[in-house]
Amino acid sequence: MKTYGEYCSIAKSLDVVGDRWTLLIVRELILRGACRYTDLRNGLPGIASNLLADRLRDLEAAGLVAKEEAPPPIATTLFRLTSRGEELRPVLEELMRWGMPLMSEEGPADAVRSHWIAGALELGLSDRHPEDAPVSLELQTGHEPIVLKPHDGTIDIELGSAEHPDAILSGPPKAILGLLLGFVDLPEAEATGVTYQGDHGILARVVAQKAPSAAPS
Amino acid sequence: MKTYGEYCSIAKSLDVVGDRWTLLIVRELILRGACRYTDLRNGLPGIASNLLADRLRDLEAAGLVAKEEAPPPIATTLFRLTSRGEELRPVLEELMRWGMPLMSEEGPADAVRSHWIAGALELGLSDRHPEDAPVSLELQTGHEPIVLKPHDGTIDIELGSAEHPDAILSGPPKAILGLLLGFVDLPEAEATGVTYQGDHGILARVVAQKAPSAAPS
DNA sequence: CAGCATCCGCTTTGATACTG
DNA sequence: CAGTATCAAAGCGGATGCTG
Repeated sequence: MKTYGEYCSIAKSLDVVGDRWTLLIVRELILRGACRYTDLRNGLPGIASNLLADRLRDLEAAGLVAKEEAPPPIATTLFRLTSRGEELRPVLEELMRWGMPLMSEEGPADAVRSHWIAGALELGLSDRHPEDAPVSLELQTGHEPIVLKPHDGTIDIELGSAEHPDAILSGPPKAILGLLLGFVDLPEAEATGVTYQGDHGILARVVAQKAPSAAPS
Repeated sequence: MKTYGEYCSIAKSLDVVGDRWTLLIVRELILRGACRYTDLRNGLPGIASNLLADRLRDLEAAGLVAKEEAPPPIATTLFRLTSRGEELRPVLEELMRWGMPLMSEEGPADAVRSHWIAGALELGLSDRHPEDAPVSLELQTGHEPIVLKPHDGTIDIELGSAEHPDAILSGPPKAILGLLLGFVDLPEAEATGVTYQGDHGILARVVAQKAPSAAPS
């Protein structure tokens, strides 16, 4: 990117991360940790291979990403955020918060990845009954399941299947998100394709309070 | 901008504000309030006229900016942020914070505007002697003076000259910022072109404590 | 003068194919 | 797996011209 040539902190930030795709690459590395080239490619549907290579070079030169030759058993190169790269997390969190209302528009051809959904939930959910015993709730949406484990006031969110989930919620991503973020109730969500099996108390434990300006419909 | 086509809050945000210049236009409107086309152009040195018009149209269509026909005495159109646009403030603040360390690199040809400097100071300074009487400190740097008025624990920051400043600090932007943000002391700053007239207590009252990861040199 | 629209050369991006 | 090579299309930067 051509520099803006302004003595302004915001402009200088954008000189580094303002290129198309750049912040999304950082998002992938923040949400998923160290990634292989192929993993990044999969998490950035539509990116041209040469652009990904270019951006990774730029990010490395700027000191936000480091290449790492993985040890013998794996034998592949990993891309990992440096601490300077990690410091972009608050920026991405605010962008994510700002964009929440836009999640009510699921473009018909939008790609879906479960770790994006998990990231949104991490920002919006908390364990509303800290004193209850830990349970696990499996979400079946996106390209792989997500497990929510509310305990002691926080919710651990992991990708993958739970072995014995206490409840299962499945359906299209937009409906799931609308339900969990508290903008539609269960009957409404069921009308848009959601099914729920399990104790209703578990669902009530994780569903967010209706908050201002974060409204998937 | 072509949409990323991802069902992700960050990607959807960038679909709206990820274009070149877009966030800098929002920055201008946040730092300066409602602006005329010409004011924006002046605050965005280097932008092509057609691009500014394009971006303003896009921002209006996205509901972040509203055009407003100013009343009779002025007779010009003003561009103003909507509330949805204002909500980008936290995003810009985090970007600004992240970019602070980059302010130590003042490119030789970087454009300077005093309201950018003022924005950075607003994020980094506080009144360290709340019980002292209000005073005013004039900064002579950038394209117009800035007045700092510490009082009751906060610092009001305004553009323009003070009528009777209690102290005057002048010099190149980078040196001024380095001094005020606490990364060099007065003797060092003086070696890089800063001059200070006034009670040293006034300066000590506003200078920030050395903080991690925000270091103009 | 304020607020654009048009034109043109250049750079960046996107899509696909190919390679160590 | 981790890229490079190629090329068409889109976007950008700069200059200029138009309209109230």
